[in-house]
Amino acid sequence: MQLVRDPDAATALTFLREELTALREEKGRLVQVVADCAIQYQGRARSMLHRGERLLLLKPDGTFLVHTATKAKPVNWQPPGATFHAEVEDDLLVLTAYRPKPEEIVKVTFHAISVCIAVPIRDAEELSLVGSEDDLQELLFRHPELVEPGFVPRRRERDSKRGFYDLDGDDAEGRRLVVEVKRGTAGVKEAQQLWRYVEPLRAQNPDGGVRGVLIAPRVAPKARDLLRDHGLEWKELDWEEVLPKVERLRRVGQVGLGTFS
Amino acid sequence: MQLVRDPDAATALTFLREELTALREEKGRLVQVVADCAIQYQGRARSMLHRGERLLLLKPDGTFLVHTATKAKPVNWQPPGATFHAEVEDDLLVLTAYRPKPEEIVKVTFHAISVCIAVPIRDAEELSLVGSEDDLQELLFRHPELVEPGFVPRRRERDSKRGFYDLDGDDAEGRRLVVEVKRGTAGVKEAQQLWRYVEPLRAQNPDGGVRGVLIAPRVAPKARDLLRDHGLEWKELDWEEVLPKVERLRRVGQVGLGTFS
DNA sequence: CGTTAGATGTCGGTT
DNA sequence: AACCGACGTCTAACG
Repeated sequence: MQLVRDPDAATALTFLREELTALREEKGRLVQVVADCAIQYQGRARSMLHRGERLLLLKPDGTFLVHTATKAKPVNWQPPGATFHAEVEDDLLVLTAYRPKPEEIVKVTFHAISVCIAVPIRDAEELSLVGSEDDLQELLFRHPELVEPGFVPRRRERDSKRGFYDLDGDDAEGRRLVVEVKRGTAGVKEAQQLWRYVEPLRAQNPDGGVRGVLIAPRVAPKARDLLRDHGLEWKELDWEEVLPKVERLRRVGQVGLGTFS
Repeated sequence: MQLVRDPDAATALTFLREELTALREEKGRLVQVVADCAIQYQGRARSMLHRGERLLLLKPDGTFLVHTATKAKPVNWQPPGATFHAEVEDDLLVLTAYRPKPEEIVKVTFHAISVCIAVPIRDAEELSLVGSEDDLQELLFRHPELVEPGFVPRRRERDSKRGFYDLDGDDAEGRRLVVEVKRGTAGVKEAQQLWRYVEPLRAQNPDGGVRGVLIAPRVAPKARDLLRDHGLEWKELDWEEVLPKVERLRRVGQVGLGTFS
């Protein structure tokens, strides 16, 4: 672990140059800088942040993050793929993170640096997550009675002219039934999404009585209005109740995820 | 600045307890922990992350972030509003970040801690950004000829039955014209959004010939199909060319944002 | 507080 | 590379 406290511009430059080289060579490594700095961004938009103290994170994959004392999202950033460059301009240390496509640049001008830290962080593990929409889709595919009795699913995630729909099959009376699944509250947007899939099917097959069902733990009032207007249906389903079934389907890294204290 | 290297569980517990108290009292403060740890999450979904080294960030507003050596997004997190709690369980230090609504918990079990750091970061500045959709909307409101010659905008961001639309006015021939503005490529979703606004207006006013135009730097092929099908229009507009005008409208913190090296 | 829509969204999958 | 949709999205604005 490398650590420098209150370095001047020259010292910090040396530190950064060394660590940036190390970053490029070693994957599991992380550079943290706490500093009083000003930040400019130019790319898809443009921004300016006047002097203040922030935490900067530089990752070996070219990720750059600037965090303040509040909020979950960084105030400035660069996604993976950026290249870092450090130099001294007018006695001030300047760090740039450049991303070629789309062409974007974040430029940090340092006024005072509290601390620079570089640490190796080795991590071979991948996050395993249960409860995504894909899990719910699979659950409904395997337990179609949760959609409605007699539902026979045919396909999952098929490309249609206007996008993808989650589930596609036939109801008890042989009518085509398109299902849109949402893990959270479904709003107008989601209702519209279902309509987008059903509309062309009905146009194609005017006598077929194509049905569309939106399944979510909650469907917002305006979404219901839209569904009604277009002859679509919805069903509220509490995933909490069905999640245990999902977990039985796909064990999370062989480790149960029961309630923990 | 507080710093502890390679603390044992008891030392780290003391450090964390002290710093968590300080966090609650002092707004501009940040705690960083680099550690080998396992992480469980339970809430809207559930996740499990096996032992590995990560960087943890604890912010005074109750934000919690867990970063690995790659990616811009934290592998686990808690948005502002969480409360932290540290204790020792079975000789292992455990940190929890609890969020009441929705009820979610992130639980970190430490196996080895490389370093704990707590720093004050004072930052009174706010980010000023140019190039948001709102900026573009304002630009078109003030320069309606960019939409089309003869366009007279009436309102911005009005609530309609089915949501908000960006601009609303009359074209050269007195027909109602609804404009949807996008800062990036417009896809099917955005085309559908425009249709959502125009559809009820046309139903309300069948003879009015209500027009809808989607304005974006680029409109995807499928989006064009949908627009054509519904008698809607689009116009591709390069914001790069018009951004200078936006900046003239709203100076970014009184500081020009010209191209910088 | 719920609802809505934007975001420099980021990210992963598929054509 | 472009396109598309999910995300534990987060976040601000508004009723």
